[in-house]
Parts: sequence; C-alpha cells; structure tokens
Amino acid sequence: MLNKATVERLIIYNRVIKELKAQGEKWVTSTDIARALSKTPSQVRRDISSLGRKGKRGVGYNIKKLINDLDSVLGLNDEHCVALIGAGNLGRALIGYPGFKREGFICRLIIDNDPEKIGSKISGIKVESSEGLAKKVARKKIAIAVITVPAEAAQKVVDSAVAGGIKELLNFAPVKIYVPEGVNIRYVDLALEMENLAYSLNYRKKNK
Amino acid sequence: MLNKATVERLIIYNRVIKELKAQGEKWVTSTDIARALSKTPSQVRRDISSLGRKGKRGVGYNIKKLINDLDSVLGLNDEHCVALIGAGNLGRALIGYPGFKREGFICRLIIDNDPEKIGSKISGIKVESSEGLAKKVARKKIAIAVITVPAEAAQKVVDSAVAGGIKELLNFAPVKIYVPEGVNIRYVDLALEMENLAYSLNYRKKNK
DNA sequence: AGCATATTGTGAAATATTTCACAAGCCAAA
DNA sequence: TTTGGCTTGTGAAATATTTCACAATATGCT
Ligand SMILES: NC(=O)c1ccc[n+]([C@@H]2O[C@H](COP(=O)([O-])OP(=O)(O)OC[C@H]3O[C@@H](n4cnc5c(N)ncnc54)[C@H](O)[C@@H]3O)[C@@H](O)[C@H]2O)c1
Ligand SMILES: NC(=O)c1ccc[n+]([C@@H]2O[C@H](COP(=O)([O-])OP(=O)(O)OC[C@H]3O[C@@H](n4cnc5c(N)ncnc54)[C@H](O)[C@@H]3O)[C@@H](O)[C@H]2O)c1
Repeated sequence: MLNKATVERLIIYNRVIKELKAQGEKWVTSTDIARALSKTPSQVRRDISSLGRKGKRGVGYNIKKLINDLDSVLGLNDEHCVALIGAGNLGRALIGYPGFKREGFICRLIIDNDPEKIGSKISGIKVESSEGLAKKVARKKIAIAVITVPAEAAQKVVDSAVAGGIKELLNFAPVKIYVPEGVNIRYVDLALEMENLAYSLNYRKKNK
Repeated sequence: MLNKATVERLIIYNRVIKELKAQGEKWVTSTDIARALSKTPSQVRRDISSLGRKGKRGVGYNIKKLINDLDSVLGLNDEHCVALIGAGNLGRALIGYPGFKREGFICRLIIDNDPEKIGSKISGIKVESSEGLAKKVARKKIAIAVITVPAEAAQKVVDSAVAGGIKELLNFAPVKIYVPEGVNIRYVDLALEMENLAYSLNYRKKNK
C-alpha cells in the first residue's frame, strides 16, 4: 500500500501526463512533471519508482507505458459503480458533474429519503428510498459510496451502506464517521477548507 | 505559522469541543478529544500546546478558554467576506449552504460570465459579470475567493481576483493554478478523491 | 495532611517523508 | 567509437511529524 500522499501525487502526475500525451508528447522527464506541479524532480522520481516502473536514463519516462502503469496501480482501468446517498443540493451537483463519468465513475444508485424526491429521476437515474439500503447496494454490487446527507443522518446511512458491501466512502457530512476495519472513508470538509483560509488570513494580519 | 496538518486538526478539535460545550461540559481532556477523532492523546496535547494555551494537570482543558484561543488563532472571531466566482452547479450548491454563514463566511460577491445569469439573484445576492473583476473585489475589500469556474477559465479569474486583493483561495477547478508569493491557494479536487478510493479498492482486490 | 489517581507538557526516541548527491546508463553528434 | 550532456534510481542525509514516557502537578478522599 503506497502512502496517502504518494497516491495523491501519482493521481496528479497521471493527469498531467495524459495532458501531455494528448498534445502528442511521447516522453516526459521528472523535471517536466515537477515543474508542472511545483514539486521537486527528486520527489517525482521517488514516487514513480515506487510503482516499479523504470524510466530511461538520459531520456525520461515513456508516456504511454507510464500512464498504463499509473492506471493499473490506481485502479482506473475499469469503470467503478458508485452509489450517491443524499440527493440534495450538493449531491445533485456531484451527480451532474461530467468529470466523474469521464474518469470512469458511474452512478448506479441514488438514495434519498425525501418523499418528494423518491421516484423522480436525476440525470436519468431513479431516486430510491433509503429503506433496505444495504440490500439495494448489495444487489448492484456497488463498492463505492458518496455521502451527502445531513450530518445527523450520516453515520446511519454509512452503517447500512457498509452492511451492503460498500468498501470505499467519500463523506461530505461534517462529522466523524466510524467504519469497521477494512473499510476506507475519506472526508471532504468544505467548512474546514474555509477555516484553513481564515487561519492563514488571520496569521498574515497578526504577523505584519 | 503552524503546520498545515496541525491547523486541520485544531479546526476539528474546535468543532468537537464546541459540541461538548453545547452539551454543558466545562472541561475536556486530551484523551476525550483524541477518542472522538481517533487520534492519540499525545498528538492532541502537542497540537494544543502549540497554541501556548496551558491546560490543568490532572484535570484537562477549560473548554471556554480553549475555544477562545482556538477561535482567536484560527481567525474565527470575526466574519469573513467571500467572493464566489462561477455560479454553476457546484457554486450554487456552495452559496446555498447554511453551514458557511454559520461559521462566519458571508458571500458578498457572485461572479459569472453567463449572460443568462448576470443580473439574476442567488440567495439574495446579485450575480455580476466578470468584467472588472479586480475592481469589484477591491471595492468590497474581499480577501477570500471560492473558484468554481471551468478549468480553462480558472487561472484567468484567479489572476484578476488576486489583482483585486484576494489573498486566500479555495479552488475546485481540477487544474494547477499559479499564484504570486504571499497568496494562498487550496485545492478541493473531487475527482482526485474518487481516484483515491479507486486506488484503495484496487489495492484491496489485488492483495487478497 | 498524606495518599491515590488523573492528566498535562515536553524532552527524547521513533517514524515518516523529502531532498541531496552522484554513480550508472542512454543518446546524439562528431 | 568516443565524448559530452542529460536523466534516472537510490543510498544516505536532512527534515518533519508522531509517539513514548515520565516528571510535574491538580484534585479528591480519608
Ligand atoms: N451544499 C454544500 O455546499 C455543502 C458544503 C459543505 C458541506 N455540506 C454537507 O453535505 C451534506 C449535504 O449538503 P446539502 O447542501 O446537499 O444538503 P441538502 O439538505 O440539500 O441535502 C441533503 C439530502 O439528504 C436527504 N436525506 C436526509 N436524511 C436522509 C437519510 N437518512 N437517507 C437518505 N437521504 C437523506 C435529504 O432528503 C436531502 O435531499 C450535508 O452534510 C452538508 O453539511 C454541503
Ligand atoms: N459539479 C461538481 O460536482 C464538480 C465536481 C468536481 C469538480 N468540479 C469543478 O468545479 C468547477 C465548476 O463545476 P460546475 O459543475 O459548477 O460547472 P458549471 O459549468 O455548472 O459552472 C461553471 C460556471 O462558471 C461560469 N463561468 C465560466 N467561465 C467563466 C468566467 N471566465 N468568469 C466567470 N464565470 C465563468 C459559467 O457560466 C458557469 O455558470 C469546474 O471546474 C469543475 O471541473 C465540479
């Protein structure tokens, strides 16, 4: 298991390199990648070498092979079915985002417990109630869920989702969620991001 | 300047402690906080001691004083004006989110260059064109901007925003943005989050 | 007051991550 | 085929971050 920071960088390298490939490039050096991302070439090499891939000294990395390896390690070769739990403002913005589909993430299940929404369609997918959530997830063999319900409801829907076989979660609710061993949950906490900015602004103000 | 990871944790401690305060608690120990967040008590103490605040041995931290210090260090005592640039699906979901206002972030300027949107109101705020963006930002003395325009437009609007005095940015466009020294930009990259999940799922699949 | 128990604050150790620095290898041009 | 200019891969050094471990001290009970 590569460490978290390395994976995040590899994902970005992959994007940058795909861009270069689209522009017709065949080779890329650690310095090129580093420049595009304001990292050190040394870090880029260290990260790439953790894939096992070997570049060519004096030349750099073969873009096609490198992308292959990255996609394979990052699990981007096949599509992933995703469940969206909570079809509110944020959830709907996410479902409609074409970028996800482009990267291979297909929404196969939308859950909401608002009677007004249940039965309606969003981006062509029927909104289903949270009744029997675990079974619904299990039936479709979905492993990834995006959680966009209010904080109070989050732990509960996660528990059902996990019971149904969800292994990977992306949680937007601003609350700590407990998941069993072997289940991975990531947090996107937009208020935390804003507060980080506030800290930085405040620090600046105080120190000059 | 506290390191990034410490600030992120402090923000979360602050939240947890405010919760406890609302429940009537007066004191909290590093162990309590650590348990709520699955961290070590030692880390919590180290983080809090970086504020300069002193707890009471044998007892813990006085919640009221600790929140005071946290709010003061994190810059949460006064409100912050925010500009939202790009009033599309994601931008509108963010503007409407009551959590931001609750945490003291007030949207004072909405920018979009879609003629259909310019002049209309979102959450009571008029949408303005991106013409003269720098001046608009400067006139309202806004220091924080949230970027939710398409990737292609992002660098350009950021340049204008920074020219107008923006110092802190939260960028949702999946593209590396260059900002001058002294300006802080954070990225929220939702596709990256999904790809992280894909990596983890893939790793699991391959290694068992 | 004395004792038992709890919890902080912090050097020092342990880990983790990043960067340095350079031998080794590749390529093109002469 | 030799030379010079690049660039990789990677030990080792440098940094950064986290955890350990325990003296210092607060509180409550007898
Ligand atoms: N909108 C934002 O910009 C934003 C920003 C930061 C954080 N968040 C967080 O993201 C989450 C969603 O935000 P939102 O703005 O979309 O809220 P929202 O109220 O618009 O949407 C929440 C949706 O979840 C549904 N829901 C509630 N309980 C449910 C349950 N038990 N099972 C299934 N569905 C349920 C509701 O019917 C609603 O449709 C919240 O936790 C919020 O704090 C949102
Ligand atoms: N919606 C999502 O869930 C999601 C997820 C991940 C990333 N993103 C990223 O967030 C950004 C916004 O996404 P979205 O779904 O809201 O897109 P969107 O197309 O709905 O909205 C973009 C808005 O920006 C406006 N705009 C374009 N150029 C502009 C300019 N130069 N100045 C001012 N306004 C301009 C458009 O008129 C539009 O209203 C994109 O970069 C997208 O890649 C969105």
